[in-house]
Amino acid sequence: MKKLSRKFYERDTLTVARELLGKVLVYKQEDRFLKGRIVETEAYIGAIDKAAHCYNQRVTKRTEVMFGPPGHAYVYLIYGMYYCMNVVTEPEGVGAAVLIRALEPLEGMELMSRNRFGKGYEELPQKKRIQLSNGPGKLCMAFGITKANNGNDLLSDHFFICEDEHFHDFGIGCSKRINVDYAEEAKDFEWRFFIKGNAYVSR
DNA sequence: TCGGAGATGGTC
DNA sequence: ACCATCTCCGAA
Repeated sequence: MKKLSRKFYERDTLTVARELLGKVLVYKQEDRFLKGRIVETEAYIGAIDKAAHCYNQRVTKRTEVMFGPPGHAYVYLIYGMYYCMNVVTEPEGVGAAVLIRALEPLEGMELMSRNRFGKGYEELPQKKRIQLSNGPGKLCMAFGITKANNGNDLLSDHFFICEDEHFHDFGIGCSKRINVDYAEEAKDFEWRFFIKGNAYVSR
């Protein structure tokens, strides 16, 4: 399980969004590992994308991380209640990121279950197990990712994304992004990517 | 199984 | 006023 390099994130955002599929998000807290396979992503590219928080070179307190060096986490509060986690892409100075929309839980499901539902994984019916991390707000809740993680370097030793060299034989689907109807022409960009047939893809 | 409404607070 | 979401509840 090799950690993704800075160069991986520094590339074109659509390429990174596609290539993040199948990779594994790792978050070590205390002595426990939380791991989940990335099965759904969305690209946000400030230069041409009215759905992006950083559209039109809008550098604010919130969006400055998107313009920073690649391979860092951009975490923001949505609807006053939930967090969404992005990975910053492209060279420093370019505003862009990839939203992590869904994970397939691989390790640490007991803690994820506690974080999400306040009870043990063994107690969860199959339906709830699927719902641990099959959405951008859900996966942050499961992993305990909050605004405190905004700006975190994903090349650190406790929060990173790595390859899974034995997992490569899968199909990739794409579609319009979710809940960006306000974004005029950008709402029709097919910048959502997912692993075909994976049970943990949202909706 | 589906759709609508409410929760809730930072941003601009 | 808006929002890159989720859960609950009632109707079918």
